[in-house]
Amino acid sequence: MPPKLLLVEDDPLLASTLTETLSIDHQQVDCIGDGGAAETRLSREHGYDLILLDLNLPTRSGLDVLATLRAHDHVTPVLILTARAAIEDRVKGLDLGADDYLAKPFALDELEARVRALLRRRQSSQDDPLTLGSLRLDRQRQLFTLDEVSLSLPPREHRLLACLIRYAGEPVDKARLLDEAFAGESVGDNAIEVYVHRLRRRLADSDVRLRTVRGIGYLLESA
Amino acid sequence: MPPKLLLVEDDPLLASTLTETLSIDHQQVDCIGDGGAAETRLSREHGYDLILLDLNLPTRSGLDVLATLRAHDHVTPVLILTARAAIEDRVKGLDLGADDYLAKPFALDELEARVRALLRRRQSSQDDPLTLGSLRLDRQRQLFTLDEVSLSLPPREHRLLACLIRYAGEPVDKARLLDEAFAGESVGDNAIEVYVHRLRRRLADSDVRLRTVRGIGYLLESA
DNA sequence: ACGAAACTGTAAGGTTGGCGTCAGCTCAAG
DNA sequence: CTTGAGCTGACGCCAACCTTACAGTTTCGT
Repeated sequence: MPPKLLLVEDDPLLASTLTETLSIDHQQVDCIGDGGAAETRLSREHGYDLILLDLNLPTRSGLDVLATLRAHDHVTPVLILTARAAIEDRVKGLDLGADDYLAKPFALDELEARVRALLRRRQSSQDDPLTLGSLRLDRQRQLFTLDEVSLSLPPREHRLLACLIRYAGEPVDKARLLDEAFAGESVGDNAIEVYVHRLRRRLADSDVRLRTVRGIGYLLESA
Repeated sequence: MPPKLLLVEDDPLLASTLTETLSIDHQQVDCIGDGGAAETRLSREHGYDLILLDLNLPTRSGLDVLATLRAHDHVTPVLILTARAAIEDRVKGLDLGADDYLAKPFALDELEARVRALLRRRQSSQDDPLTLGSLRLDRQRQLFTLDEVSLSLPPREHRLLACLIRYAGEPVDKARLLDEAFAGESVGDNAIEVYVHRLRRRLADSDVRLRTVRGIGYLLESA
């Protein structure tokens, strides 16, 4: 499971440079150039492992975004990027719950180092199993258990379910599933429906439901 | 009580890097660069929760240190660090009672992950014989017993089963088996399947099953 | 030293199960 | 009612796995 980053940066040139650089180490980097849009995205999408946040943004400042994020109990690590050398911004940022701070201009090497450092912390939280109702994923062993009994799945179904439980409770659209669970592998659109069908049968008499959200995708929830 | 680590490593640069890295997560890291000194320290000081052991050391090799340790009934988990070339040393190390190994050069992230994993098992009994159902491995004597009667196995089958019972209940992938049980020795992919087959016959009417996890490997479980 | 027995690994053919497409169906939205 | 998205059972392909046979090698007793 590759780490997923969200880059919030309005300068297109810098954004593309960073995206390119970070993509070398990390599978997926989404980019948004607008504070309001970032808030919207983050309210719907809880799967990011790290947020790179510019402070000087259109519509909503980075500090606003961060404040909203923490107010909603998001714990995703945040690395602040800003041109303002102003020291009070840094203090404000850290007070608001940012995890690190980098002043522009910065060396790409240093950014990478800090990103790695923040992502490394992710692993400790990754030691804990993910659970939803009586379904449970031990991420070390890559092993599902349902009602305390081990549930062995074929590789594809396993990946799909792992992806769904990661975003437990929120809808995940098909394109994203294709992207994250089966990156690159030629998986037809219909194939996912078949996996879902097979998974539903396995989860039939448990307290976990795999609901379909028409026009969007699927969502895993507990009864 | 914070975990306490002993690092036995003679390269000063690597030693300081590791000490620094590990100190972030763990309160105390002691470091010793000499095999004989490490033995002395360990004979007096039984409080370590984990030992990181380089194999290539002055005065006494890491394997000697480990052997002495186990001969004195020390049960402290040991993580071996060794150059990738010395493959047969890893097997020796694991046979002598090491708990994991890591080949140099390694990523710091990976080291941290393994250290965490080993510390997590801290309380679970490490010295007692490993048992699963009516199958039991006496690690001192390297002897299996099944339903109280001793089960003598050919060397290869023994190593395979030992590796499987060590990860009892979780799937172990073929690559890992090849690596840990038969490191280096030219063992074709199909050979494992043959061993498994032979082991299954021996375990046929017991409460231990050797299940295959398609696309992954094998898993030992009790009925 | 010699032969027998046990161990080891490869080859070959049979079996299984995951995978993905299809065709026909259901069902919700407009 | 129409339409298109999603559901579902069936089918064939293929890779992974099982099983047996056999030949080369080591171990061990005599």
